[in-house]
Amino acid sequence: MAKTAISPTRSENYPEWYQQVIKGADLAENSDVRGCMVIKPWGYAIWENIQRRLDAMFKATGHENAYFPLFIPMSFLEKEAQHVEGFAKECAVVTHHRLEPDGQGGLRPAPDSKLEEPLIVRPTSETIIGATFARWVQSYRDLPILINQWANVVRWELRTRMFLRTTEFLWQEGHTVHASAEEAQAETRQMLDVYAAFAEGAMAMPVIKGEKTAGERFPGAVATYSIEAMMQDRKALQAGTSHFLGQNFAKAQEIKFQNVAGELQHAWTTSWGVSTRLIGGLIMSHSDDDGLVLPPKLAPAQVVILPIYRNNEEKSAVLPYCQSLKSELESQRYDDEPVRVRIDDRDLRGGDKKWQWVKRGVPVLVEVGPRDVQSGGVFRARRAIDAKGVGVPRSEFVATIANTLAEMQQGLFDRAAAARDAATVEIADLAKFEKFFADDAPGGLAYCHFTDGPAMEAKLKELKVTPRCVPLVGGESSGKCIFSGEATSRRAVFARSY
RNA sequence: CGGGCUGUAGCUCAGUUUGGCUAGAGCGCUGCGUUCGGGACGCAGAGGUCGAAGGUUCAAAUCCUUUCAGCCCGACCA
Repeated sequence: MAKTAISPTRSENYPEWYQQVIKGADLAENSDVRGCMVIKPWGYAIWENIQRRLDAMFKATGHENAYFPLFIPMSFLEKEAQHVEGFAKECAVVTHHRLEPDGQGGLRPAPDSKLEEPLIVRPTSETIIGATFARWVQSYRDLPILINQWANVVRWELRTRMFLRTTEFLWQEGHTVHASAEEAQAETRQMLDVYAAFAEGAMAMPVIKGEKTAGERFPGAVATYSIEAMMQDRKALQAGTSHFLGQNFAKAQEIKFQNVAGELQHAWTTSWGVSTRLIGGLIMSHSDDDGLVLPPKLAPAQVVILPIYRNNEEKSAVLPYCQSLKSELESQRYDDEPVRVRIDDRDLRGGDKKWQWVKRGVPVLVEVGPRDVQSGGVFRARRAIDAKGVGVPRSEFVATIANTLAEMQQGLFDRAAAARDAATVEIADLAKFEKFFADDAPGGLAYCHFTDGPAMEAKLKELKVTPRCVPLVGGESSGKCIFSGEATSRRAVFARSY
């Protein structure tokens, strides 16, 4: 059996494999603070690429960036009843503003520095941004307001997993205000489309766009939409959400404007977000038993060149060859940008170095030794395609690099889509549903007719399955609820999920 | 918040039951050397108030008490 770079393998122990991929790729590590991680340079570079592309998409759809406070007065959260219920249980609370010696060599919050009103660390910013918007909006001429913020948020989760659910995480949250329900709904759907386009185009991660059922809705929202992806263990991952908030928050926070007729009315708001969880999705969509596999569009380095030499004489021949190769590659463009190239000239053993880059998921690895310099070639390996590599003429390699990256990007998407389709079924009766989600079954995505209700909830809880969404395409169709037998016109995707 | 478990080198852990030499191993790290289109090897070396406090004892990583921290299962989870 071939040696794998990651142990255990996916089939041996999937959750542990996931942890080891992160470790092997040097993406992140656990910190001294429970539930919070340190995102290391390679992991953060991926996040920066995600940010850069999404930010451009937000700007292209008319949004502007702004920044709101980390702290939110506790009373703000109380204003929207469902919102309170959804978030109160996982909030970090700031109660003091000064420390003093505790008399035993340590520190304690100074009793006389207690805050009049506690501040919570934002779990999401609807309330404080809404309060701000209330001051910004007076007339229909002030609308729409289209704002995004890149920020960190804190949700005091009991159970955390790197990137997928951490106590503190990085995200963007868009918040918009509109003069009509139709416009706000259109905004909600537009941003869902942006997320789907990003997930499929940049991450090579196929997603299903759909609406959340009542039980899965964002607290305080009228409608929540999400993109749902399927991971290699056949569990679903909610990768992004977009909420139509109706007038719920506008009423709670007095966001009012005068319309054309001169009447005072409440505005319509939306919010939408994606987080560092996307990186978890990226890992579990493409990576293999040799570690991370990155789609070229998000890879911090698309090509890594490994010079091979044994002495100064060889070094003086090989290094300039590598440097000029790097320049030539950088003059090539892929995805509207120069190809991203690194030379790894660290003083490490060659094999060790190569495997580090394999585990980090770099799409194309190039080894250049004296023989290549002599022959005018390079030795090229493509991640997850031909790991061992093959010798190719340098000029051909350079001329085709953009095409190679494009093919790899598409190949990852196709592979993930095929895996998802192979794990997707249509189920019309409960017995088959139970069998599909039995503990010893592989599981997957099941499309079923349903009606929201106690019959469904009880069965789903027992099977640890949730309705992921009612797909925008194929969600409307008449049939019988597999849980209650009632006639229904709605169909959802069911799965176990992260 | 219930049930179980663990704290010993940077990391993973052995040693604790039955107290007793200078507290160990593997990996990693540093140096030298051999290898090398490759995840290799040899030699030498650095690195520990054994989670913390108190107690029992001639003697404590080991026994007792207290305490702190973390992990797993459950509950919970926009």
